[in-house]
Amino acid sequence: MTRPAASSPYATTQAAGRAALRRTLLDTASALLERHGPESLTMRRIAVDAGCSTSVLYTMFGGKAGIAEALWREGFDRLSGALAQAAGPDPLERLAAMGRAYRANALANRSYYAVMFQRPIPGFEPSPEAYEASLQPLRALADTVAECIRAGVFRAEDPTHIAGVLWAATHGAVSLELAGYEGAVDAEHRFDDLIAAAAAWFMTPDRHPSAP
Amino acid sequence: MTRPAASSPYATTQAAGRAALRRTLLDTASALLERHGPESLTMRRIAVDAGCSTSVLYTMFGGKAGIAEALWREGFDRLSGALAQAAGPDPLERLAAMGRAYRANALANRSYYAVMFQRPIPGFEPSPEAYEASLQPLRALADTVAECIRAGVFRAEDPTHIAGVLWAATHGAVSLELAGYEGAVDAEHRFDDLIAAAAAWFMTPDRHPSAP
DNA sequence: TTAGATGGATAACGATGTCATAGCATGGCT
DNA sequence: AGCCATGCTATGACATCGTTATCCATCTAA
Repeated sequence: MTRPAASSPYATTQAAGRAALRRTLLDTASALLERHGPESLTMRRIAVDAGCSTSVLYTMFGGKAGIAEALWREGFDRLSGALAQAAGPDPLERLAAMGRAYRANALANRSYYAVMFQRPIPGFEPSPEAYEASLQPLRALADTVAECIRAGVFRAEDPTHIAGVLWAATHGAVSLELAGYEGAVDAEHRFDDLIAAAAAWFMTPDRHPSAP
Repeated sequence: MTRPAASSPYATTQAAGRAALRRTLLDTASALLERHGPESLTMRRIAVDAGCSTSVLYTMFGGKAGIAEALWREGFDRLSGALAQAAGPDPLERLAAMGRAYRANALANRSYYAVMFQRPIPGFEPSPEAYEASLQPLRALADTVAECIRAGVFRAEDPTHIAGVLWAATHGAVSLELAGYEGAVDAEHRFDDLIAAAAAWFMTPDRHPSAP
């Protein structure tokens, strides 16, 4: 194999071209996913919309599972970005903003949320690396939790554990809301209550809010 | 149409036979679902395993979505049954037992849980009646919550709302556990903590547990 | 006993994921 | 300059899926 040095200008532009192609294909797949739902995410349809043949999809992504994984990562990237933009004057406010950002992101990217937490694409199981990358939002949450502990708002427990509980609360409320299992309750009210409950559970006694 | 009176012995036995057939087909579909996952739930495969043709499945269930809906209802029936068996000396203990039963049922029926809350079967959307039936577990939860309110353990809020929050908490923790988003946390610990947090949130001040 | 109907088996149709083959361009060598 | 090797892509085929049209057996009703 006469392969040039990895950092040669030639290899660089070639890699850039491939990355651009990949980006374009993912964009059309993403548009398909968001506009017509996971059902319409078909190899042939992606190829037609992108203006190429299905072979390209297989050489670039290895198959439909590869595309699903790429979209999966993109969904978690969007989630991480949404969480990173959450701001507030103190750690607890920031944590609350992250919760609201989680819900807003899920509602604004329903199809992505489905790819991430439901499994609408048959035969797709995230790879270990993708799974590892998906824990980034949890780490962001844990960092803010740690700040809350340092600020004396939360008890000194394992921040990752607390973040996991908060994530489970957020995810549960959002998941039920997206699935439509409303019962008679207001989804937003349920969300706010559950998040407040989970946060209050870890607060130090003097910070603990009195029940409304 | 020469259809006999609805209550004739002929019609009765015929209906019984049809019900038995339907039960058998659902059992094979259920076995397939639990043993080989939702991917293997194929019209042809069900027909082969049951020893019949695919036509029967279409005349009896109308299509794959019909089978999915039947399994969906069965999943919620199992959940309702598990919740109904939860017992305890007082309402709060009963509520805690229901939470544990929910998790145990989900872990013991992962494939059913997937059918209920993920959407692994393309083109299946629960009908309004099936959706209505799926709210039974929520009602059972709300009943026990109402008992807790009467017992003075919970504040006097809308029992359905409280039940919804508890359900979201339970579902969130179980959902993350089944999806494998563990991070570094122990799933059972996370579950217990979140349920305790959600329950404590609604307790009257004098019943409120001090943080451990 | 026979006409009619009911329901299940067979096979076909369109669509899907996947892959083998072949065409084609590009780049390097003589 | 001409020719070959190499990698990429388009085409078409294959297996499988959900679904349905057609045909045939069986069974009831007269």
